[in-house]
Amino acid sequence: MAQLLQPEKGTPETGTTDPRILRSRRMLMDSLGRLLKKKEFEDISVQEIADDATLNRATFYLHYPDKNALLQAMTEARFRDLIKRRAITFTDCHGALRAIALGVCDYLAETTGCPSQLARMSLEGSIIPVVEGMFKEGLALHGTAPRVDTALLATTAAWAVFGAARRWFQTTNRVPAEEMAATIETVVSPVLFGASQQLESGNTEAPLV
Amino acid sequence: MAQLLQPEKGTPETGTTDPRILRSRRMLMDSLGRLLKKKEFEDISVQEIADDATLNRATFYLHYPDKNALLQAMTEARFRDLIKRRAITFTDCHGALRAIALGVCDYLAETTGCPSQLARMSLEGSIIPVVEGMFKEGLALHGTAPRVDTALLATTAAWAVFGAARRWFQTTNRVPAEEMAATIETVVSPVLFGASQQLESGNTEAPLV
DNA sequence: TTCTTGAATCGACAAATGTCTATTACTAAT
DNA sequence: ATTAGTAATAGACATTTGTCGATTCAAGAA
Repeated sequence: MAQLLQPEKGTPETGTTDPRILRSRRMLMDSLGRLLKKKEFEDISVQEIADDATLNRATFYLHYPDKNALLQAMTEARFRDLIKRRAITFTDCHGALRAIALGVCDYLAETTGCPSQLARMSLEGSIIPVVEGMFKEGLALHGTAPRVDTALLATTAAWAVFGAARRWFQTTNRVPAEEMAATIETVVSPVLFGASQQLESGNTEAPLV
Repeated sequence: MAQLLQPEKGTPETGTTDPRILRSRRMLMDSLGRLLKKKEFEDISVQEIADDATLNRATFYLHYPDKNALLQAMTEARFRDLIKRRAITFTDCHGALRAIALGVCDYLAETTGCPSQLARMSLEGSIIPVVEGMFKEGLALHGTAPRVDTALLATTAAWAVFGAARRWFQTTNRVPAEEMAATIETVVSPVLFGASQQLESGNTEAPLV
């Protein structure tokens, strides 16, 4: 048992094997998810979360520095799970970009739609890094001599995709997520794949959001 | 005196004329700015801010729902001020994009460099909308038939620019801001101006970050 | 000037936060 | 089975938070 409980303050280590730690964190995330269906995030206290999780309040602080860190962790875990379920292949880069965009749209629509809060959250901090990592992976496989630093492209594209998806989500009378994903692809793809070949995968109709 | 004090909860109305309100808000922002040079944001209490501003703590809550809202407001005000000082002309669109990118880089470097905090903040929520508004203005002047919704392009580009600038700022051994701004321009410009004419303004050397 | 409106102050309050120090319970290895 | 290490619990603590009602003060209009 040589586990540091909080190796990086505020960013709980996921590489733990101790079942007690996994269990506590899972229960805390689940409880927050449950409570978010009933109340606004701001109206939920750490005590409530701990109670719902049948854990002591001090245990909460053993894992997360505050409420926001838990929300962050929960969001990241859920998003990771969603994109893992739909295994995204990088055989077709444009298709991968569209699939990722769709994933972000779907995630926003499905999880933050509960009572309609957490739109103003620092979701940015949890789902953007995941998207960024996927782009980085994709660009590495692509293996073309990059115009600029690959990591910068990945970051930029990730923020662009998230910003666009977020805007779509906050819109009333949303267009279908698939359509939005296609639009995002056409707008963002030149960032990732130079400004050379776009419109290769058959979406020639002008996408108007 | 018919001023609603908080027309939108959490987003203090800027259209007030009452000198008392302006004065209080200015003093609170100034105090937060001062305190941020000494301590981390998390370690500053509302009481401290109010004391420094020689205002009652209750007065604080009359204007902002919490600390974060004040930080948000302060950030937005400062960034607005910075980009107003360097009047950005939209005669040359690519130049404008580069100038905006430079503005974001400079802002991050100059204001969040104090003791090095507020990097993890929801700055996103205050400076991205400003950038977005500038892009929207520029695209309106440009007046070309857009491939997609102009507002979406503005949002996407704003997030892309901010994300890239933020990454640059968090990097150790930063390249000069001007160089970064040029890189951001080449990466983001196809988002705004279709993927047709880039490299028109003489930056033909390959920018490597 | 006088009067009205509402911003700012003051004191007080319950609730929540974040941090301790034991103490207990359970995991993993010997 | 015993043991060492650490997660979880329990209770307590000083602070901070957000809100309230009552009061004072000042800006703008008559």
